[in-house]
Amino acid sequence: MATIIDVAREAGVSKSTVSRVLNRTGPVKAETKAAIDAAMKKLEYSPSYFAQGIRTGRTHTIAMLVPEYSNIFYSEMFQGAEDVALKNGYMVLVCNTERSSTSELEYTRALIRRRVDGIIYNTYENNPKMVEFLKDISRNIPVVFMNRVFSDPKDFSYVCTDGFNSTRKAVQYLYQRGKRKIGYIRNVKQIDVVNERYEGYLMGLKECGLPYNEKWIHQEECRNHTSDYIKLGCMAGSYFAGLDDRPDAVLASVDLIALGCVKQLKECQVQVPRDINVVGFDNLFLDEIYEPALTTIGQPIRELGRHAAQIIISKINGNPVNSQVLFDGKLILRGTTD
Amino acid sequence: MATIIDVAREAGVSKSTVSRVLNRTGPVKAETKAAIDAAMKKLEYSPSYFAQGIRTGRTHTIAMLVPEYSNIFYSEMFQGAEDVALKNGYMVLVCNTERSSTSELEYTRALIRRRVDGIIYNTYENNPKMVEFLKDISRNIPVVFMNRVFSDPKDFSYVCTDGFNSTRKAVQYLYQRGKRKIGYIRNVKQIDVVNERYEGYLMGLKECGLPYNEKWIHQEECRNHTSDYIKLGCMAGSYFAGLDDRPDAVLASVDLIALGCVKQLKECQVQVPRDINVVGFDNLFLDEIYEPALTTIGQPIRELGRHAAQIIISKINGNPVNSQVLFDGKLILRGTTD
DNA sequence: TTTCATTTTGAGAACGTTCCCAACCTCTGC
DNA sequence: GCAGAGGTTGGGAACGTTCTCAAAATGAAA
Repeated sequence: MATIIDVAREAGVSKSTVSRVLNRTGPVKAETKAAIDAAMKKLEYSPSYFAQGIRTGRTHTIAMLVPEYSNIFYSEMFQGAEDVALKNGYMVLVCNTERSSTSELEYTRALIRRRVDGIIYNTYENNPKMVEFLKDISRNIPVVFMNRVFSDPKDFSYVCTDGFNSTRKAVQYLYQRGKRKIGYIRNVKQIDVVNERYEGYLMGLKECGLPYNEKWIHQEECRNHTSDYIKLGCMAGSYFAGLDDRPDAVLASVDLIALGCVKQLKECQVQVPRDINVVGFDNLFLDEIYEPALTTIGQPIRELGRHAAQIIISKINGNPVNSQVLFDGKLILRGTTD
Repeated sequence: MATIIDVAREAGVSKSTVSRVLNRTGPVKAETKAAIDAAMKKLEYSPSYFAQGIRTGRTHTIAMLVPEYSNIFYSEMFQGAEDVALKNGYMVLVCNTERSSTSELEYTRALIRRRVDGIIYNTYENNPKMVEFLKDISRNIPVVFMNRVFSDPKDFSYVCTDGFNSTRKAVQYLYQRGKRKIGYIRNVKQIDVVNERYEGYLMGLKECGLPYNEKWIHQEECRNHTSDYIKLGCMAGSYFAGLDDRPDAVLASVDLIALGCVKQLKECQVQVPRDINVVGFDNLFLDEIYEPALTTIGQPIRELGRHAAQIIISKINGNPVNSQVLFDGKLILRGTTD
């Protein structure tokens, strides 16, 4: 593999001059530049990533930690981020943190060792120790969080969908459509962003003057995996199907849960939407191909990814302020509501 | 960030000795090692990826080119590859090639510049020029292909599912179950591995003494995207539903097509499996949650990824022989066949 | 022609490692 | 006590860049 010295020799100049045309730093006579360009082409020269990195400290690589690859939610988000990243000359390295409880820390260390330029966290661990650790990290390298809010926003940059208000509004919509027995299904892991949706549900009930009824709420612990979400939805479906006094509408904290629920309700001969309306949250492409297609509160998933990348690139370029972006969720009406 | 020299100073030794304990190369007295370990810990030392790379030429990074992230097929494959890679101290960089027709080449160049240790190609471009390019690449850096076969196998390493024989057998199964009018749906892009499945279908017909009937075959161009596959399936569903003389069973070259087809058949009041049996190919996790669950020819997706990673790591470690691995597809009976 | 400013170029240090080679210790056996 | 062997350590070159600084070339003005 040709080095900058080979190119310099080929063009009959010094490596400094080659470096100058490479980085457009400092003036170079037109004909010299031409000779160097020719030499680079001839030798198929491409500068060593290492050698550049060791000098500049830049890798032009952004890492993105996600809890699960095969969750289409993250792959869509990733695409948004990558789109912006590539346009700015960065590559995105995805890392799956769900392998073990400590993998978030392990990955972070590995990424720092690789000197990535920035890290996008799509993770939910929120015990005080972890938050302290993250705060520490974000003092040293550019960091953006997704789908996560913090009690002290000024310390962090994040990008998120407003789960509270969009769920609140969805409840109001169902109320307007005549539903009076509105239930909820949720995974009760300590994920702030998902809890906020639940809070929005409660607020929605309150605003509509509807009573809180424990029977219509199905909640359970759930790992952050596609199949586990679906299973949780199925269990909720069975549960609701077996009730004497069923809810007439149910919101789920996540689309996959809603899909599992619909599947199970159908299997138990409970008609959707005739007997129960179901509303999800996320707007995965899956929702559309399901039978019936799922009504959901849509997150601008790709946009979330794009924004995260934008923020992190701006941070890499030296912008010191943390920014917090909150997107509106949009109710998308499909076949599971009437 | 602490360097090896800081550690050496802290421990009162030379950088050579630190390097020795770092890489377990050469003997070091136990107490010296202890002092160095302590110093490394104290200074939170982590060796610079660049500096190591510039000396050793190794990045401990494997790249994987996929045509589409959000296709769960690839994310599952990726997980298999990453699993093996991580265990061997490698990270996997995914790259989406579907952005433009030339992105495969562009990415390859970018990856070479990054000095990745190896590339896993999940791509289908098979014009002679591209094949020549790939052959050239694979002479210079370790390369493995997935879901792709070559006419001259000795030049390449690849990992693939045997689409020909598994489809053949699926046809035989349908025949045994009494089906006599077996159709096929396919995307007709020049993808060898998908064409092989079709060839297997034809061979299956022949072996069962069934006639080839053009009417029962729906084929169309299709981009390599989840939603396009589904759309193609839907169109096929409409087509078959509208036929006077319908097939009694249909195989699809890809699960997503099969799913779209089932969806559309149901919408046209054609019952699955009562009126038409449907068989897919891949075994995505989606198949199971669909209503009815999809019968399919299962690829060992994760295993494919694992094997690809294994092969490439062995190549990185100096193994010069190309290996070709062909997995059997397994017919998985679910709700769309009776 | 000389002087001075400006443009263009090159020499060489630095980045943080690895690795070769030589030097230094510490034994053992005589 | 000494030679020699073997274990242990350090010095310094090398990897391929970037970047500072100074030198050389050019050109304009006096």
